[in-house]
Amino acid sequence: MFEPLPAEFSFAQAEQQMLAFWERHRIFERSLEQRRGAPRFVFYEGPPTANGLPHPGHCLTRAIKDLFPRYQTMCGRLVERKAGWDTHGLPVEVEVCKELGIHTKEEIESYGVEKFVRKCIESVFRYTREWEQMTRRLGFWVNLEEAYVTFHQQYVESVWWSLKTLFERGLLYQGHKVVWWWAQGGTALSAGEVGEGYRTVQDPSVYVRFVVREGTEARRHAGTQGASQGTEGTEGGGAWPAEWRVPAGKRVSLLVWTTTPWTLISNHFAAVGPDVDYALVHDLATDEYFCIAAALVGPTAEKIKRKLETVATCKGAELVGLRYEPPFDCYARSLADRTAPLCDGGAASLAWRVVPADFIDLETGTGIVHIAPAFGEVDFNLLQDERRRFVDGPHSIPLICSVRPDGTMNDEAPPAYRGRWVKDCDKDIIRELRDRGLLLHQETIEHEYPFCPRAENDALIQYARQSWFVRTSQFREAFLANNAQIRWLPEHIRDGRFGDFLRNNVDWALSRERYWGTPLPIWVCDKTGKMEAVGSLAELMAKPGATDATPEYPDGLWAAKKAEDPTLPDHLRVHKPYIDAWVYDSPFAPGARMRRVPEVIDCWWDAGSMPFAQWGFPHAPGSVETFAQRFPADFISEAIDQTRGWFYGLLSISTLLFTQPGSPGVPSPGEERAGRAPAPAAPPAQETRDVVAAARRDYPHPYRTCIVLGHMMGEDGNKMSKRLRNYKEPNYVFDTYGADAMRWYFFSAQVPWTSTRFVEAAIRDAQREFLVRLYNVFSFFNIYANIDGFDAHPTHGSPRRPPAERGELDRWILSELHRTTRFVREKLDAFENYPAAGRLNDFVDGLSNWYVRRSRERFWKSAKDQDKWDAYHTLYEVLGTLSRLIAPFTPFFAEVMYQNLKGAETERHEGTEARSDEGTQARSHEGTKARSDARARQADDAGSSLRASVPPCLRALSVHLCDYPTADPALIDEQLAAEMDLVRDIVSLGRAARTTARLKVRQPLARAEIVLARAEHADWLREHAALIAEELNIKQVEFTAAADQYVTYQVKPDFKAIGPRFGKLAPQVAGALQQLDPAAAREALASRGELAVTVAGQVLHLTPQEVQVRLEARPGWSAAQGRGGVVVVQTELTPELIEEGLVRELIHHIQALRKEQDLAYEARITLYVDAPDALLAVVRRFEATIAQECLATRIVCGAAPSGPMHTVKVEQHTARIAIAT
RNA sequence: GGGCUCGUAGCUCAGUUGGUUAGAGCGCGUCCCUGAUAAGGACGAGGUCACAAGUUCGAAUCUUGUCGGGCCCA
Repeated sequence: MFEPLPAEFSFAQAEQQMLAFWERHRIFERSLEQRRGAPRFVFYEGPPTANGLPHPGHCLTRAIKDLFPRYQTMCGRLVERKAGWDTHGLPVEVEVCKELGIHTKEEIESYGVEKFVRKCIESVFRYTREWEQMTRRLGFWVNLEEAYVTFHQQYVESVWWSLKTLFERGLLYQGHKVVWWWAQGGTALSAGEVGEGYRTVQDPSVYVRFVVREGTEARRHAGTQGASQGTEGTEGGGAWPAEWRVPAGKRVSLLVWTTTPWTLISNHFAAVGPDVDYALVHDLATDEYFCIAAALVGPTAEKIKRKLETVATCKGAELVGLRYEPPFDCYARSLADRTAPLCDGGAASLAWRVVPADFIDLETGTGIVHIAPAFGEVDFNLLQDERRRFVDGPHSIPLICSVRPDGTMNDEAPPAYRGRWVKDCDKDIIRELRDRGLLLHQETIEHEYPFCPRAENDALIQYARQSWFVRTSQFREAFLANNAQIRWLPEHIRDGRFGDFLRNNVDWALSRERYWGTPLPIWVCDKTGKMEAVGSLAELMAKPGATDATPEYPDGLWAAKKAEDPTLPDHLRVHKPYIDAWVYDSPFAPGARMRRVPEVIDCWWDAGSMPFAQWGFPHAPGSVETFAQRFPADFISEAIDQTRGWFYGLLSISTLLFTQPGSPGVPSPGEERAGRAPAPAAPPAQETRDVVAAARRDYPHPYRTCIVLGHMMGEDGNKMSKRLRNYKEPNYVFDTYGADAMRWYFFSAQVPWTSTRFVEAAIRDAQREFLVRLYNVFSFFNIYANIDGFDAHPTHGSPRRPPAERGELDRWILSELHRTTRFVREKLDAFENYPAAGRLNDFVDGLSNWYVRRSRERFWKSAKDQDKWDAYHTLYEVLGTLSRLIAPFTPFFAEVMYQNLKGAETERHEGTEARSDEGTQARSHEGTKARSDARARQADDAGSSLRASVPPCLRALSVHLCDYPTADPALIDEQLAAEMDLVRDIVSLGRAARTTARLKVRQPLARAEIVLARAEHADWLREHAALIAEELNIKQVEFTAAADQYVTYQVKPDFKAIGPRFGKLAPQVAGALQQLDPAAAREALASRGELAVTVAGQVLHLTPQEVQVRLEARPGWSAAQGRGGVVVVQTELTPELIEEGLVRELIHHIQALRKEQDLAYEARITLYVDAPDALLAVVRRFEATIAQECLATRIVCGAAPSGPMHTVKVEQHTARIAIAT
């Protein structure tokens, strides 16, 4: 007995019951325990930040993250799933600031960093409950109890270990980074914030002369003598192009354009495009000479309203090295004429010369770009490029910067500007330039410029800040080598977006001048400035003279604070401001103390450290082994925006830390240090070296497969936005359709990497198409199996035959089941959920619309014969296997089916469970399994092939403790599959033909002719004429060879076969084929197995595979054509056929009435029919048929004694009918 | 502004190494079925595969450019 399904089944409600069931029986935990000792499938959870409500996009990520671990678990692997939370970072601080109504760092400091970081902790866990609830409700099985948290002490110390390791290898260094800087607030702004603050403003637009140095004068003539050997190979001596001749004594200027005159004080270089054409022009009005891009001569002349005559041109490359006078001389004393040795020999001056650049814009300006590295990212990068050319590398050229962090000019600037806000200096600078004859032209332009989104009048400036970097660029090749081994889905990520990012890798700017983050564990000697890294709190506290005592708290800051407020989370010990109090004796200078640098680190470093930090590696006991067993991950998945976030973080950090030295692309220790890093106090401790050595491996990329998800858009195609209310909340979907519906929609509706709209209707459709249809089949089985007392147990009165002995339809659906299983396994092994889901959907369609429909009579008939039991066993086996097949996709409904199909078995098992304690569960479980097996063996005396097809294991407590089904090749019959497809095709064509003739299926027809395109399956089809006849309600089905009266033929080449064979001749072959008599050609192919055509005087023989014969119905016949052939129906109706039609019509009305009156399926009725004599005569003639079809015990012609009569139309007749029980 | 990516039916999306009738579901229309019923089914209409050029015997598919959307970066 199977538990009857409720009259009104609710997926959402059933899911709640399954959730409770899983939790009561700890199914997730058991699914892990059961695989203890099995090979691992490693999954890494990318930590979400829980400071916002989860939306459908998060559901998609979590659904995908659930699917494959569930599948792999069922395939016998141990898939631990540790949850995690990302808790640090600027977004959290911004949230808190919003809440507190503050913005600047000063405001945070005056609010109190202690209070602030506690607010951050609260904020970051504000929506944890909602996230956990969503996670649970969606059926994402993940270990939330033991989630890693990035701000926890253990995690932070792991991250510290990584940084210490890199610091000691010289891979962590200080440098500059140009940021969008809010000077008044003293902070950098994130890209997102900057994007918010763009406004249209008026700015000065000035054309300025950079006068080419007099020293180059000599060159003008030297050039003609060939060679620019000049100053002994010193670049910047002024290599004037040979062809450029300027009269002696005439000044030549590089013409530059800028909208930020205040940056001219800090000018360092002038940049040209090496491949760009430049012109030497003569200003006839003033008799001056300028150099500008050739393409901009015209526009510039127009702009400055002068006549410019081109004297000569050259490529920008020829200008490189040319020196000019700085527009302001405040740095001239320190830099003028200073040169330094280059890596490839020779020397070059440190400033004010022409350098090559690849970003020259020929739309605006002059094609020569003023470079001020402190105030522009591209400018700064260019400085970096220049620095690299020198022997001294990063330290070869100083950064020119005349601006203080507060946005005012510093004391290096000319006195007139000192202490003034930079933008306020523009006017005076322009005036000075004009006075000095350096200004060629001035105007104002309107353009977009960013302002601080929270202080509207504060313009942002680009500003170079001191920052800590990780030397990732040295590992570029190793990154690429590792990347090449990752299976990316979609594939193009590898060489596209991600590979591209790696190829252009720049050093990771690690530090943040903020409060809520992992503190950078670097301590600096207050005398010598020497530094060292610290790997854990214990290590710090063990340092000589270590203390966190402050003047205010002489006994230690932390202890005092903790005493003041015992609820202070202990994890905060390793955070600001508490960690900042720690000082210790400097190993570098007697009497000196070590103090921590103020920065925290980029929170992406936290997230990217999770492979080891989630285990507290290497400090936590056992963490070294734990980590080693769980690295790399077999599978991760996040959305596309994580390419440069988490995906990169994982890859780069583990490559830096764990790549074997000597692997491709990995710098040797010597090379690592070559970049001149701050010297560590001592070589790395032995312990640290051992740990790294233990963790190092050949396979340091941290994930083998990565599914990159597309973004989920709102219903209107825009980004999902709470404000726009353009999407449905996850909880609404869960309550209305259920989690399975949402999951199935994600898995089946599109490949996961397309960005797609989240439309409610699409979820409803996905549910209808798959879950509801499957439910109907399941319900059908449930109802009739109970009516017939079907017992799946082979010895309990429903005799079971091995599949091979069952009927064709049973063998067909079992074959489909196993073909589907094979396909789904293949696809899931390759992480391709979309085709797998599509195939399952097709299978359920075939099950419902062919197997069950074609089998209904077998379930309904009263005789309990073997045929009936075959049908039950088949459907039972199919549903049981299906419940396991769909378990990773729709875990809830899979469990509903599984538990129901288990029937009484469930209760027995649960009874055992309830009595046994935890320790004995596994054994009792085994015991049950053994008993089942024994019973199965006993019953299946037919042998092993039969045993293999014993219905899905019903021995497990939950479907999620089962093994994933395996395909049994013995049950797969490819030919039968092809033939059944053909039959379904032909039936479909027959229906089309009927529709054309406007003959509904209820009306029986005398005859149909079927003309097949190919003879292959003809014999088999003939045997199934009865089936086709029944489906089409046609008395007789004939297969016709001589079908010329119905069809015409067409022979066409199969280009896929013919193209490669004939190449350019292919069209001619096609033409020749068209010339042939189609009927004769078809005949030739059929009888001789080949067809000769003459092309270009050559006789070619085509095989049947190279020729397609198409059939086309002749006009005038009610026929339909398809790939398989043509179906022609005879439209003529005889009186007998019409009568039969009437009967079926009448039966249809009676059945509708039964349903309307809610009669039980098996209720017998008395039928009253009041109708015209003609119709009554028919009723009498077919009384037996009607009685049988409608379960009528009596048919009375006339009105019912009581109750209303229902008027119905039966073709042209009007009848009144009533039924009574 | 740069890189990557997408643009296929009214809508949401597939489209396997280029192969000549471009598919599915929904929606729409016509109809069927009703002893699976928050149903189900059949058939049909609907597409210059964003646009343009090129490569090829052959292009939704490859190349280039243009336009539009998205993401990341600037």
